[in-house]
Amino acid sequence: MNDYLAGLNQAQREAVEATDGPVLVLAGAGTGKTRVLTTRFAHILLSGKAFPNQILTVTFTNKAAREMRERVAKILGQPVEGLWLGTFHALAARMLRRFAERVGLTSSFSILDTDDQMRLLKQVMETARIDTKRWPPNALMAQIQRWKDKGYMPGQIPASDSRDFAGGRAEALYAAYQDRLRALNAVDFGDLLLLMVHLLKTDDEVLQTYQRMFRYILVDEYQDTNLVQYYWLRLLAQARKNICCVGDDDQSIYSWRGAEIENILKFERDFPGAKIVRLEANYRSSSPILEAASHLIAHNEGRLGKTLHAGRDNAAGEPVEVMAVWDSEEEAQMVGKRVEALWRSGHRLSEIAILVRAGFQTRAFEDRLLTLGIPYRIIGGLRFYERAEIRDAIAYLRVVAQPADDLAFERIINVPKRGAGDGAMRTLHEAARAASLPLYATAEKLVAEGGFKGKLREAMRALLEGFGTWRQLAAARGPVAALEAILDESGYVAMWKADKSPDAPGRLENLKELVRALEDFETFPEFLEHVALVTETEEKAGNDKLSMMTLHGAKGLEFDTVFLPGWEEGVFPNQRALDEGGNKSLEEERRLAYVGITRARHHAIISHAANRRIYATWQSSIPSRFIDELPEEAVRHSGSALPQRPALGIAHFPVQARREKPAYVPPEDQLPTGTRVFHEKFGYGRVIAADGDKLDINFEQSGEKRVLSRFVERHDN
DNA sequence: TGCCGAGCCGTTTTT
DNA sequence: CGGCTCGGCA
Repeated sequence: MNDYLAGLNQAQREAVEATDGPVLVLAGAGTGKTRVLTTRFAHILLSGKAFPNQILTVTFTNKAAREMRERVAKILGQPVEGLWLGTFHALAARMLRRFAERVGLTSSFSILDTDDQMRLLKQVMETARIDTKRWPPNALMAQIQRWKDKGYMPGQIPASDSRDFAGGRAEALYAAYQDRLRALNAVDFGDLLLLMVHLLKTDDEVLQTYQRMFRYILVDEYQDTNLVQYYWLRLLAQARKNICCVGDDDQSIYSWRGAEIENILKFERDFPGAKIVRLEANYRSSSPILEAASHLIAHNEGRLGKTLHAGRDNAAGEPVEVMAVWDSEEEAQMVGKRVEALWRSGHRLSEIAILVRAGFQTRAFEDRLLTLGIPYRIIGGLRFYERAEIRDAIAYLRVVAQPADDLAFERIINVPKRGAGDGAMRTLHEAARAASLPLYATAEKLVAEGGFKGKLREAMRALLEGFGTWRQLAAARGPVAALEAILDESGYVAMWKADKSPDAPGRLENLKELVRALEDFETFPEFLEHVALVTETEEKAGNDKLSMMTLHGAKGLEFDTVFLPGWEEGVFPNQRALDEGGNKSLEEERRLAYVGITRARHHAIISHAANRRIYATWQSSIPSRFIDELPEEAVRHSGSALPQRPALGIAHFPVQARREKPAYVPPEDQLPTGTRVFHEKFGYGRVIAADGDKLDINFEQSGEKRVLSRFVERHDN
């Protein structure tokens, strides 16, 4: 009757229609998880069980939230207003703003970024006279975050929890850090959930408000929830128990940042009578890929157990390829070659991905793709709002919006250089403490009273005057005009214009982009909330590029062809994971391998090198144990470093396996001008002139170079 | 104060 | 190898 239910399979339909009571949907990779979630949302609305604002829908990333919003709108045929659909953090922030006074904040509290958090903690430690050489602040930060992930406020840390940091002072430092946050009317990411859980637990009115409001709760990626998120959900769901969590224990890869795979494993115990629905029909990948992934993941012990099978009719396909190469250089060459061949045969680059275990692995591929002239994009790395120039500009805005924002003021007081170094900052801090004033007000006072000398005083006077003007401008002509004036009059843009480093133009470009981004917002607070909670910017779609990213970054994505390089012991599974976390970590690495393979629709090409350069040194390596865990019948072996005789009983090819140099073709006596050639290092180019065995070549990627003719291959096409 | 060079260290990352 | 921090020096 309702066509939105039409295309669902039996299990999906079950998951959608079981609206009441607790439901756990175990959704294997590519089994239509998002579809179930969005259809379920629509189903609850269309069957009249709740209004849009009575459904709480939680995701981990803004991207997932955006996608769900769009898909729900599509099913309903119109966008819906007033949804409680967003990330854990965005939703918790929204709740916390409403009840902020009850935890000693005002509703306009700011959300600190990681930079600010670190600086604040460092200050706290310095005040407590902790030797920050011996006790690194980032270690304490990590500890505090772990505590927050578990829902511990200062004073609630169980004795069993390690706290030998700084001679047992970790908890006291945590408390001091929280005090500083409160004094600044600020929270960090962890607080959004921690404080909300605290409120829900201790304030019955708050609890009642939200329990009454949310008739239905939907949770995405449940295997990634940490304890505090779990408490938050449980408190909200307690009254009605209409909670539906969707997740895949086999794709739990974030334990190192607090995710508790236990949450999904014990769902039935937490919510007695829970209905469990397994989605096992995979609509993404070919059978060999599914077989390989299933066989691999079956080596894990702690799992609920599901078996993927092909849901498509035409799921036959190529076996998963395992390519053995001599070294990491050859690996990059081979992958480059394969990509090039695919590209030439009409395969879109945006349907190809190279997925690595760790960031450093991308470099070799980048070099190679650059040489070959293959466009690529690296996903991950610094996001827009994390770039220094963007943070600086935003810090100016924060000071405009809230002069008492010490962290923001401190960030930009000497950017561009105004002569405020360590000495001046110490003076400022001391004066601020003595007068119990924010830094900004203290600076005003010092300027007026002659506390700053000479050039510094002049610069400070100009800066503070500037802020006065910008504040008026913001009120009169809006944030965009204010930002433009700030960037210009503060000397910030001039600073980058004077900078002759190669990335300066890009930074100026980013600043322009920031002005454009600001245009979408009507008020400063709105924009600052966006900046704090949405760290990505909308991807400019369009050009056809290959994607390179870490396996973690690839979760939730899919491609026709996926390259999985570096499957060697020590790299993948990662040595540190092995050393530190034992079998638990090994299983998580295996899940990561599972995630990697299941990204591929048609082709998965795993590779491993016998020798790898890690930083400065060459190391010989053996193939990853995960390769042995693939089912032979779904795999095809290839590569230059294949074992000479697989039947010798040696599990892995010997390290001495020789690299077959690509057949050396002596060039014709003389290459005519205009001949297209290929050079290992410089890529493609055309001969401009020849002089004996020396050729002048105009390379497509690296410009004109003189090279020896024996290093180029003729490449007519 | 601010620049430069020596030395160190080196998973995975969202909000 | 390369990016970042810290300490010494101008």
